[in-house]
Amino acid sequence: MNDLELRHLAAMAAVTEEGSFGRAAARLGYTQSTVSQQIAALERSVGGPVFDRPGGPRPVRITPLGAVVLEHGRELLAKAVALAEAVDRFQAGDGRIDIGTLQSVSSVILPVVVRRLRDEHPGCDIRLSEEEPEAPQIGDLDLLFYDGPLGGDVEHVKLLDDPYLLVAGRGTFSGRSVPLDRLDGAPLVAWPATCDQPRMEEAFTRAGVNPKVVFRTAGNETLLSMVRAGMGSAVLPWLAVHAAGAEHDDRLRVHELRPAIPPREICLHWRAGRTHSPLAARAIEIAVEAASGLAGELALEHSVP
Amino acid sequence: MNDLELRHLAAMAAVTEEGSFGRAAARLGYTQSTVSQQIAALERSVGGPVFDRPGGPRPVRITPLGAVVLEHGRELLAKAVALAEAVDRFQAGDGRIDIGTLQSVSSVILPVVVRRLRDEHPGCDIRLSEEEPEAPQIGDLDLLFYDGPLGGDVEHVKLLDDPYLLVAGRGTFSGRSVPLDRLDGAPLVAWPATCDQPRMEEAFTRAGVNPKVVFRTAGNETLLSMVRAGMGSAVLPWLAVHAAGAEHDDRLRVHELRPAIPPREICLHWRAGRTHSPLAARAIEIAVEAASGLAGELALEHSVP
DNA sequence: GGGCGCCATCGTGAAAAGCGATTGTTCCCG
DNA sequence: CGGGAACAATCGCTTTTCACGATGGCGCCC
Repeated sequence: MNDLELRHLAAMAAVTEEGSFGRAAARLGYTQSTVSQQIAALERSVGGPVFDRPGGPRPVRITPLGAVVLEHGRELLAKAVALAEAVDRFQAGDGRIDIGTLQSVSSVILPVVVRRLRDEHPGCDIRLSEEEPEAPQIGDLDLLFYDGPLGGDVEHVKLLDDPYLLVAGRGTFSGRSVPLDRLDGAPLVAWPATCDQPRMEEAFTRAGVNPKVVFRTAGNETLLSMVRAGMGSAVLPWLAVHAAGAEHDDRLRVHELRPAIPPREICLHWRAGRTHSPLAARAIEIAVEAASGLAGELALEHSVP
Repeated sequence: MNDLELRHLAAMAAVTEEGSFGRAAARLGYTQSTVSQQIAALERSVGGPVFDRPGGPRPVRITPLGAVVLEHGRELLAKAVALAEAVDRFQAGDGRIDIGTLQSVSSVILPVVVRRLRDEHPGCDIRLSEEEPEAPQIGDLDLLFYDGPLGGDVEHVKLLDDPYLLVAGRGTFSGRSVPLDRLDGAPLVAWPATCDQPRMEEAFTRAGVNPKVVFRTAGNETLLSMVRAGMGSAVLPWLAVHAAGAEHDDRLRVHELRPAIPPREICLHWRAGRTHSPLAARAIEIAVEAASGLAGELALEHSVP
């Protein structure tokens, strides 16, 4: 009794509307005999006739049983087209995407991704969430921006090598680049020891350089204000420097370090083996594009004397 | 893209719940390979994978596309079982039935039908409507009680021959039966000229008997009150006499007419060639039974001296 | 690394879907 | 009143689909 076929219900609806098996068949692209058999199959599965066939040119009429079937059948068909439409919308890029980020990561890339995603898919539902820096997790996120390796079963693309730069008060250091060991014992303001920060500081240690961290905060503006105030210098990734516009601040000077500290790697992560939604796939493309644009900008900026 | 099959959606739901193609197959009574092909067909029709298959013993997981499909798919499946349940209820006799009647017709039979129908099918929805006596029409009614032939494409069963009796004030006539011609010129109170009434009066005329109709009303109680008040006699069908309990009224006397006037025929009508709902079919059965019981009662009543 | 669990694929037989032709009804018009 | 028109049911027939069992490939875990 549950061998109900949407096709049969569609045929039934067409017959009801056309008043004739033949016209319904024409509308559906079937032959009359096919529709006849479809209705017969439907009648078998509901256990009784759904149409009265008066014979001759008079239109067929629905039976009481048919009315019951049709009433529910129409809803079923409506739900079926709703499903099809939802799938189409999804394939066209609408839908929901959950993106995770961390403070100070991708403050430049993520806005570009969001902007372009919203432009391309006005109906899409973008949710951003900021993860705890101590224990960044993919969880149910579709994508997660992060600047280091991530536990769990995760795949990623590297978006950008984000080199560390020295930001100091004007006049603190001279020259475009500063020898690394000039920072030994020097006062530094820095981020808390999350994300890439511990790895970066280990790089200092490995190089035998031990700066004196006199203040830690996650707030970039606070950090730069402290630098301006002479509290110390800061070693920040280019992305953070760039985002804060520190290069164009008269009271600050941005130096390279020599030798350079291994850059942090901005990566975009997702759970391994998961099929992406079109939206997520596009988001990755955009992020990669945007990052490569930034990489070009970065190269240009630091090759010109 | 619209070659969507409920079976495939059911398979998908089962796979989601079981986390495995094989277990889903076991639950549905299919083999694993069948479920695999069903999911493959579904994926073909929605244009993308609905499950990520991690391989090995890890459970399959739904993709974003799959989530969209499943969300709508579950609704579809729910609607499908709702349809099946509605059909079952209908076949069991629930549902709606529209019965038409006319004042003074079936005041005895119809209550029996309603009572027994409600007893047998507590969930059924019985609608009664009283038609205009001048132009009784089947319209959208399932069944129509009427005491004469009906225009349109209609079938019927005769429920009862309802003989006309003379109801007179006690002492007006003597004897069990009264010769018809005693009514020539006699004062009569009568129903309006609707339903069977014109045919009945023609029977008088054909017999050369011309009573004087001094009052017409459709109200049986009013009619009998007038008889009691001496306004005249009444020629009423047995059913009406019986329903009013006139036989047990001391101030009235019920006579037969000799020769008898052709009885009115109480019929139950329905549109020709229409399949009945189980409820309507049962209603007809009950009406026929009830009428045959009444016919027995009638015969008994009038054979005893 | 071998066994185990899992899904995909292949080949096969059975079921059905769909088609064209034909038959059987009913109505309508001449 | 009889022939034609309109319509649905039915009959073979072909093609597609369905479901199955067997096999193969892949990823875990002992």
